[in-house]
Amino acid sequence: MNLKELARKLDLSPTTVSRALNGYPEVNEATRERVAAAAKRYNYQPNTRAIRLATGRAMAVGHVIPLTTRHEIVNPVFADFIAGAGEVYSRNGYDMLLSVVPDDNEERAYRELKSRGTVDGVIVHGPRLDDPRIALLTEMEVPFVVHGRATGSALPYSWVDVNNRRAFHRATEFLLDLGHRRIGLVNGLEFMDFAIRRRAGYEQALAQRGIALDPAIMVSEEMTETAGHRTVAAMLRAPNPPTALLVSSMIMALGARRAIEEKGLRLGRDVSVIIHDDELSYLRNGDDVPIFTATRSSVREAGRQAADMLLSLISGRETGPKELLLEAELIIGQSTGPCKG
Amino acid sequence: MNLKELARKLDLSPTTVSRALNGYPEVNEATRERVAAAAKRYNYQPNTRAIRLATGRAMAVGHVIPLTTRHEIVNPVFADFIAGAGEVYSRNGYDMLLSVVPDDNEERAYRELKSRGTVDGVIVHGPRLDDPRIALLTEMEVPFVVHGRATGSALPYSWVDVNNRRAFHRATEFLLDLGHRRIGLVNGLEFMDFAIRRRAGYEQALAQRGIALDPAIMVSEEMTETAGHRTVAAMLRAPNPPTALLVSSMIMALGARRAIEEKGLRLGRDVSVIIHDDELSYLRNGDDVPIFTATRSSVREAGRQAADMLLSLISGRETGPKELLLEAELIIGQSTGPCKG
DNA sequence: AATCATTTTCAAACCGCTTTGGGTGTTTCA
DNA sequence: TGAAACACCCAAAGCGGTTTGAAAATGATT
Repeated sequence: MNLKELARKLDLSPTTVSRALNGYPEVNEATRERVAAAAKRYNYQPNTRAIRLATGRAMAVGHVIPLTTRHEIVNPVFADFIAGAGEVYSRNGYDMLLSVVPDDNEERAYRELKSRGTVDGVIVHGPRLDDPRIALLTEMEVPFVVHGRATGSALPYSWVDVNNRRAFHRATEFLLDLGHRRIGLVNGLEFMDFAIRRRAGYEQALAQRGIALDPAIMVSEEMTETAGHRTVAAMLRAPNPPTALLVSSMIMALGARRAIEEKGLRLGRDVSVIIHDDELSYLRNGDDVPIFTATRSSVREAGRQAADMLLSLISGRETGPKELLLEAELIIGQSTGPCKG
Repeated sequence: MNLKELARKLDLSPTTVSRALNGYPEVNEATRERVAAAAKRYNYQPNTRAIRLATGRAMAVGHVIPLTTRHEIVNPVFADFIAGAGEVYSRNGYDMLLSVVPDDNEERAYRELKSRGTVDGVIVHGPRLDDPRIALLTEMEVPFVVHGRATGSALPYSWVDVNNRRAFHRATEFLLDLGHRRIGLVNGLEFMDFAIRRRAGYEQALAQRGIALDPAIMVSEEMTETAGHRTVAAMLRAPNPPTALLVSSMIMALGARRAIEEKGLRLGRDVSVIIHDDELSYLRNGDDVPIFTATRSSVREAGRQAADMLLSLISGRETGPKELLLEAELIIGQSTGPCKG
């Protein structure tokens, strides 16, 4: 059933039917209802392809997933972010388009998205230090929202991010208040923006209490279980091991915990650990009581917010770069305790 | 730059230009080259929206991600599958459309996809026992490929799956050959098809050696770290604990390992563990040497294969239901050893 | 009742491509 | 040499909607 057929059945012109369904004012309320009823009865669904061509809007937003060619890693956070964003899109009649693109090829991917008109806007994932995509998209005049921020970018742009600096600042203070003085940092690779900010928060908190940094207990690694295990095991083996750790992700923390327990130490008693918890659906921090003390911030919620922001940018209702800084909660779990000694 | 403009520049009709670019025979080779050159020079990109309307093809495939309303879990395997499928799509000029849909609402989502013509085909994720989506899509005449299989479905359909039964059969035999007689199964929830098959393989292998099943060491749970830990801890606490375990996922296995080590036992010596390894990019089974002995099968590769299959179904080149059963490798790691005792 | 404003509806153009059904100039062949 | 076959190209009609500009119907005003 298409518009013309529906119009014929109603003895109306396609024009009127179209207007009736799209809520234009210049149509009699009575006929509007008649049209709506018929549309429902015949289960009329307007053809998206035609709408797109006619209106020039794509009614779709793109997510370009960078595939780091070096590591071939898909960010584990990604699936949940998408789930959040997807809710918003489908509520607003938008489609979500995914392109998985090797990161040596991103510019072309973005340009094509624009010039073929497949999307109205883009979400930028995994911003890196001084990310070139921001300049690119700005120049192309594609509405976009960054999930995270890109330290060092000169241009203004829209973003949704967790306050990583403050989260780790607070977490560090929490450990300091428990009496810990030797606090290790197990961070992600620092070409990722969030890792830089987390370190900044950590360093600032230590500095404020006059504690010197010790590179021996600060690592920056891929965020895998093995890396977490390896680095923490090394720290614990070394002289003057940390009594507490800040760990950048749940997965790394599983490795960290393993290293701790292997050493015959007990989590929360001998070594305190605070993690950052993105609330990934398949990696919950405990079923009801949190296991790890954590700075918690739902990445799914971030997805929702970013999608919302992008849609409002696309609609033109709101203009100019918008920014949203989500605060992480500090959740007290069983992995932290006072420093003994 | 659109087709008409390009045609004008070349002093040709849009017809000829279109044909030249799309490789139709009725155009002089010389002019074809002239057109190609001009297209490149002016960076002409045909408008996707127009192509879609004109051809009636969507040049897009849909992935409907079920969001289990009960658990709100996004399958962790999903991101890597998408990465694999995405490669194939972009190589073939197809877009990948994602809709995240609460699983109480799936039918409507599929119907809309069809009637609005946004996609040419669909990949079905997370098939369940006797999954109703298979009948639905067959009836709607939408080309589709299932990732996995749906035990109990009467209709024929196309699928790509790992030979879960054989993988677990072989893994069980491997443990039996090492002398283990008390082998536990830590499985996913059995509304998921793969869990059913894995159990079947396990049971068959035991039966062939005349070993009776013991429900006390067979669990079926959500595939989380905590569940892995909880269930294995319980097994080890109970009288007559298993000397070996089959664990359905890497994440569960991390929990299982924790339970083992907590108990003061050593992985691979006191308790042998074989896992199923989907080769998730962010959860590698060891960096170079595998940590766990595993039945390994790349879910990213499955994504590539499923996408390939779907595209060939869509093109009509091949017809009828196609099936692809991928065999899992048995990778020997450090988590298995002979049964002592 | 005639005029004007307002509401309601419609025909036709348009979005940018593909595709059908010719046309024109060249070859081929009887 | 004329007819048939072929190679190459084009005008125009879709695809299924939206949107513009104008007409028809209705209502208000004088």
